Amino acid sequence: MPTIRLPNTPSQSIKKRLEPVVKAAFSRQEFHQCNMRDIAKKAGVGYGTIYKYYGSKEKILFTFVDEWLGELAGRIIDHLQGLEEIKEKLRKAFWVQLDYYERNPDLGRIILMTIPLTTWMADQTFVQKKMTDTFLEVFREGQGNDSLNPNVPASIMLDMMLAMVGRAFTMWIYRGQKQRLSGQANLLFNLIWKAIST
Amino acid sequence: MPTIRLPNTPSQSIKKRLEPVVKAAFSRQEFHQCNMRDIAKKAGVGYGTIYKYYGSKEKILFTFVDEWLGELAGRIIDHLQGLEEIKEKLRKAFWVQLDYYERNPDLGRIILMTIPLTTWMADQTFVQKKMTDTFLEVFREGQGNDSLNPNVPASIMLDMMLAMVGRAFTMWIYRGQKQRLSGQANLLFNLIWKAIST
Amino acid sequence: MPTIRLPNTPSQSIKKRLEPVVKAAFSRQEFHQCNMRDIAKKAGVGYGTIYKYYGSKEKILFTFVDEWLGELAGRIIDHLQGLEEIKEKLRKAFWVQLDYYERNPDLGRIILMTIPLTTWMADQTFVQKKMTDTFLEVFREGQGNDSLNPNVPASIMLDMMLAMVGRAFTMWIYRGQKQRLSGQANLLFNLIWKAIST
Amino acid sequence: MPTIRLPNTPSQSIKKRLEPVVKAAFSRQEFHQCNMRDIAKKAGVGYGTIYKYYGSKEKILFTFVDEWLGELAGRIIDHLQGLEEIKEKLRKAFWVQLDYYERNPDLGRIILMTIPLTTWMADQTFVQKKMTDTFLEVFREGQGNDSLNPNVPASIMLDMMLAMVGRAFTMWIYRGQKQRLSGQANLLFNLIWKAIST
DNA sequence: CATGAATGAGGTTTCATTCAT
DNA sequence: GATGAATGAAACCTCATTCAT
Repeated sequence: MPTIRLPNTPSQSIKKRLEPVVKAAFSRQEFHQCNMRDIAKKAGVGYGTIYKYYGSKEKILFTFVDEWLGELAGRIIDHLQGLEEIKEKLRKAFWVQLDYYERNPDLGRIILMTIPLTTWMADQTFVQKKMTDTFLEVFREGQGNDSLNPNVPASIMLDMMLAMVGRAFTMWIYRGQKQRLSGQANLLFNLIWKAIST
Repeated sequence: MPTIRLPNTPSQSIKKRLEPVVKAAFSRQEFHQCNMRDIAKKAGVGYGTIYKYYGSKEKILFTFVDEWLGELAGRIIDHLQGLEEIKEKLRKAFWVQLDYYERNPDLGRIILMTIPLTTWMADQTFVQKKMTDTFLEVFREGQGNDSLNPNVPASIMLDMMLAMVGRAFTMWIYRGQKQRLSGQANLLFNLIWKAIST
Repeated sequence: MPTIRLPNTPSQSIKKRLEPVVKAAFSRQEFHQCNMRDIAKKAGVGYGTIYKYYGSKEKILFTFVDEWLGELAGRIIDHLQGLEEIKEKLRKAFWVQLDYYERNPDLGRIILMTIPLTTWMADQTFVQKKMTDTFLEVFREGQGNDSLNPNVPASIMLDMMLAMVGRAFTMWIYRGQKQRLSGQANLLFNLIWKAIST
Repeated sequence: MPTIRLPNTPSQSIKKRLEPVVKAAFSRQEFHQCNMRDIAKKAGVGYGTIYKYYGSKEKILFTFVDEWLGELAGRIIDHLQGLEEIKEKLRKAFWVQLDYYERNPDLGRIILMTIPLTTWMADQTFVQKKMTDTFLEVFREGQGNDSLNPNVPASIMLDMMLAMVGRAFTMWIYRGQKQRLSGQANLLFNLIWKAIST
């Protein structure tokens, strides 16, 4: 069964060649210091081809980021299966993120450190509906069964979780990745839990 | 009494003309969409003059960011005067930040949204010793008098505060600045306090 | 049959668009008053393209000068065909130069007046081997058959011819191009001939 | 008796400090590669002062060139004293020039090689009335007493002399100044004499 | 009067993006 | 469809020249 491809959608082959190059490039340098010439050359894809499918430097990055975050969301959903307790669900969700970024520091650098938020927020990929919805659902469930503070908007709980993931990763990088990032998961999560639980 | 000026340091007059233009430019657009010729022209400062004193586009931005953050740190320290309770000190410090960014959203955009962390972390101004030290001192004081959890490193408490400030501002912008940012100060601070207090 | 092009060599199309613009620009103004941005715009050639192929303002000028002088050399050689007498050969060669510059005063201005000798002598195109060799051969032939003074080095005869061409052109321009430059050919050549013949 | 100074005329002190610096600078490099900063700094004269008295980079050079050529003219006139024969007068005048440039190669480089003729010709200092008149007078004297060809305009005789001086100097530099420039005086002058004498 | 900080035009370089093949 | 040569905007850098002190 041949893969169905939307018009103006890159072939699997092109994506496969581009992804590692994009990941390496944007994780190592500033957004505006990564140049398309190197990316095109290293990926073995012509300029025109890239621009045809992605449209701009920004778009190529955001498109891959969207995929990577989709993968992370899937992983979180996967890990939540079979857990009953809200606290354990959230702890797991928090841990999965730290673990994912620890094992994919390139992605972490790109998503949490090199993308200028102003640009990204203007792009539709910023929303990350899948991940957002997953979290909000759990928060609301927790508020429904009285384990989470009903006076705190779920969106703020989400903000706190994501903010802590981002900050934890960033400082882990800044301080030289000496210890395991996921090793901080429990300490940090317990703080968050105290903040948002009843 | 003429102002003393270090060699290769811009005069007050130049700084004064440049500051509002730099602030406006970098808060409205992506870093690489701001162009130096326009900035020079709008500020009424010679092109060569800017490069003589600041050396690069990045440097001019970071130099001002450093000043702005220094001002914020000064403001925090100022507001802590006369407060006795750790909780009130931290609440005030948190509020001052939200209030400052609310009244200077341009600065907030630049500091928290347009400068990619990777670039900024490479710059020495990232450390912000004055602000960092102020906070750490309060945290340690709180741990000393048993009002703050002694098992949580002060650095992590700092991370949590700053992460929440950043996220709160970012989402405030994203959601259209409909309500007052400082209006969220108490709600958010109370969460943080629950997390870190004994 | 596609034209063969060396790597990093401009296409014929680019050269063709650039040549008249370069000729006009450098003949009308001082070297440092010609600006590359205007040249690129007037020629309809991208700014980056020029720098890719020519490397610098000096280089683009010298590259064309070299071609123009090559053309002049070719023309001289062409006109010598079929002439037997040394005197007639030299007279013709002298006349061809005055005639060429008279009909291409722009080239004359550039080659003989705007390029400072110091710069040009440092460039390899200064040698003009083709033209030099052509002349030296005729001089030596003349010395061999006793029509030219054997005690005068051929290089000095060459110097005299070229010096007179340059001076004649320069003063023709200075005095306002009132009469035909080639009209002076016989008068001037007869002087030279008296000087160098036996 | 204090020196009388015209308004907007540099003081002797300023001229004295500038002259050697200007000479060294313009003889070593291209006109547009000599920069005013170095000249001002090395001469110990402020920018403003230079511009007040000379007006532009071109003017400062041409002003000194005019003086130097005036000195050369004076020297020629001086050497002509007591000579009777036209041939000896011209031979001497030719020799004085080669000798002068040989002993002041910096001046030679500037006057004969680095000044772009186009600019210089637009400047009034180009005319060099004193030197021109001296030569023309001798040529006319020679034509009057039948030693010089009356059918050759004196201006053309002048052109030939000056052209040969220029070319001889230029090639002497180009070929590495191996032998004495004035050593060529007789050989070259004899050619010129053959050309213009009856 | 003299000075040098400031100005701004333009050379050079580096890309993101377009377009002819 | 795919390609990379060409484009042009803008950073960076170096002056000649002006002007406030």
